[in-house]
Amino acid sequence: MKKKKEVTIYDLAETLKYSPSTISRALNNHKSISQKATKEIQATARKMGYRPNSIAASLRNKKSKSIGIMIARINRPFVSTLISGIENAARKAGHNVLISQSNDLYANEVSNAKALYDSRICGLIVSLGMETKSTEHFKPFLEQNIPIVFVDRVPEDFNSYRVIIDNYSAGYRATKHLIEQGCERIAHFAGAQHLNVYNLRKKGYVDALIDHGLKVDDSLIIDLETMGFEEGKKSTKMLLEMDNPPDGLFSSNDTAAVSAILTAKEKGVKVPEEFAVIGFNDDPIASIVEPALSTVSHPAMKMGEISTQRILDHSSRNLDANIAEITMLDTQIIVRASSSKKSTIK
Amino acid sequence: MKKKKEVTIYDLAETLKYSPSTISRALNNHKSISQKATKEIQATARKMGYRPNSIAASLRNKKSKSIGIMIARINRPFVSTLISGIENAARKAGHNVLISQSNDLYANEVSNAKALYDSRICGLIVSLGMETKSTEHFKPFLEQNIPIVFVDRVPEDFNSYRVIIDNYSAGYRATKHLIEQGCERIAHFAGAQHLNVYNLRKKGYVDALIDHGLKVDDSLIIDLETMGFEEGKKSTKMLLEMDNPPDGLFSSNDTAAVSAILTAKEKGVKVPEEFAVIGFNDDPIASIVEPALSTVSHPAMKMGEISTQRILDHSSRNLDANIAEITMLDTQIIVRASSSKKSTIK
DNA sequence: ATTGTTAAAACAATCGGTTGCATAAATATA
DNA sequence: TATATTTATGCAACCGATTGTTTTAACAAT
Repeated sequence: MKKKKEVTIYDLAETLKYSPSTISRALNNHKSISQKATKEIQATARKMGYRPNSIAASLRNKKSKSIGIMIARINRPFVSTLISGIENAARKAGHNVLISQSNDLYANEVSNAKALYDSRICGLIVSLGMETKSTEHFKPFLEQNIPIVFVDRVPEDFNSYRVIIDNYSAGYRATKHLIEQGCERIAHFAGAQHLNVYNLRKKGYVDALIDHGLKVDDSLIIDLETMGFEEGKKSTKMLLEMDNPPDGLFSSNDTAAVSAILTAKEKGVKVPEEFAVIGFNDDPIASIVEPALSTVSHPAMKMGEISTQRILDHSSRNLDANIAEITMLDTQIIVRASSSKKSTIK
Repeated sequence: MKKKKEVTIYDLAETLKYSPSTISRALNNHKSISQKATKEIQATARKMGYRPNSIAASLRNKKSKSIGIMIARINRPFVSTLISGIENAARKAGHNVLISQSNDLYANEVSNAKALYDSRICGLIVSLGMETKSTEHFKPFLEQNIPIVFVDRVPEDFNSYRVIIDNYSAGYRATKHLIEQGCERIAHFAGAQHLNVYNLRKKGYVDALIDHGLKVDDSLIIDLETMGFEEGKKSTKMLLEMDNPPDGLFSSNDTAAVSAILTAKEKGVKVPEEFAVIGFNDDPIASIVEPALSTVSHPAMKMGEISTQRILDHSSRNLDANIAEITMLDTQIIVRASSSKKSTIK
């Protein structure tokens, strides 16, 4: 239980007969300290096992080198890859990453925001939860000029960095792809419509239908609450049991799309011949299901890296957190068997 | 760019004509402060938008309320679920979670350990990377009595908390299951053998064979480096092209197991009739592949929660970090179609 | 009125770095 | 030699909370 005494710059100062300020500067390679002293001090620091106390530095600097993350759930392929990208970029720049998940509960999002604020993070990366409609809890960050980067699920009305994909275009292209494969009655699994990602995908879907002379049938558009497996299954059954069932489906995520494929197969409906499916996200399950799921791929890792970069740039260039800067990244339609009615790809 | 002035306990002290110490104690509900003062101070703190600076508190207390995580890669189903469990438990206890990933590089693991140490985390949760053979870099934590919890991939020779599953038993039971299904020549995809998880699973596999009177054939045991998809594919081809091919496979992870199923099907080998497969982890792909993959499930979320609990208990009960305490959790054999030669489950 | 007891609040040191300014020493310039 | 300039280092305040040790005030007991 007895701890080894930690070595501080004061210990180094005493040992080396320098003042603490000189020690501090030498350790930070400050130019006003002589080569000789710097070398000597750093060598002794290493020898004595000195380790900087970044808490002390943070207090003095009124800013930590920690980037906060707020997401709904960590264990989702997209999210964990996003975090991975953030972590890689942050670590490379000598920053730490603090994570928090809301489990899709608004109350948690609010309290997590407070906890991260109290930790005096130097920047915040957020992907909104299902329940979030207000953004009040993010204001305190801006008041301290702490940059916020919204990723993927971003709010409509909040002036800050955004790193997103073009959901409208992706929805449009995914739907167009089905049309090009010969689908004429395309259903859509839409997510919660107050979330812009789902909202825009649906818009893209609708416009693609219209542009190609297809009718928009509201009974084919289903706003799934959670976009989960069971929900997808139930809705697929419902769709396929219609008098005039759809011959295609654009699902706003892969989980529901996969459940649709499996459900269709169970019911003896041929995918893609009778029911072509395209999903969204390119989760690992997409390439495993049979027929393999066509989908829209997100550059998740890159989105994480860019988000981190925004925060680092913000700090180093001393920018104003109230200025929005939007980065929109490309998505890719990945064509696999589940939608390939014409060509026999894969 | 101008920031709003932050409210500190000194501001509260001045406003309310109390000393900073009284403010501090009142905010922490210290009993030696009168009800009246406590109520008044807390109300004013709220009104003035006071937010505690946990960095300052950490400095003074010589300990932060942050739990550090070191893992190889975040975006793996098991790992992200583990982290999710850690985060939930930590947050509930008012702690933050700092993550770091090594990307399976030893050098990163070492530097991440330093970064977390410098952040004066109050505890560390580690799952070792592929390359890690030395544990020198963890010593500084113990010297400061900072508890380390090794999870899943644990070192052999390090005296600290461990939260693990019984890999030997799991390997044994998985293999036994295949034997009970009628397999007589069972192959094994083993991972890097210096990692105890893979090592023990293999031992369980070998012992199950022996106990059931089956021959252990070294040519059927393949130590895959990364346990990845391509690697699994290649090895499966090799196995199935043998003169005397195996009729079963126990893979130490699901990725390789799924690749084996797909490869077998490609080659026209019937799963499970001619080639029964069981994996490990119960990743989402396991239930999607066809036939669905039998596997061994890990209580990942729970492992995260327990690991966190160890750290919290350690701090609150002021224990000695040098004393090992092992928690071994149950695994479950999940029987699905890929191994069901006899019964027709699912 | 004196002393003892308790409750409530203040004092002041502390945690470990950082940094503007002052100072000292060394070198250059007149 | 005196003064200006440059280089290197030290001084001391500061960041914002926490806490052991007084101090003060209020009340009770003698």
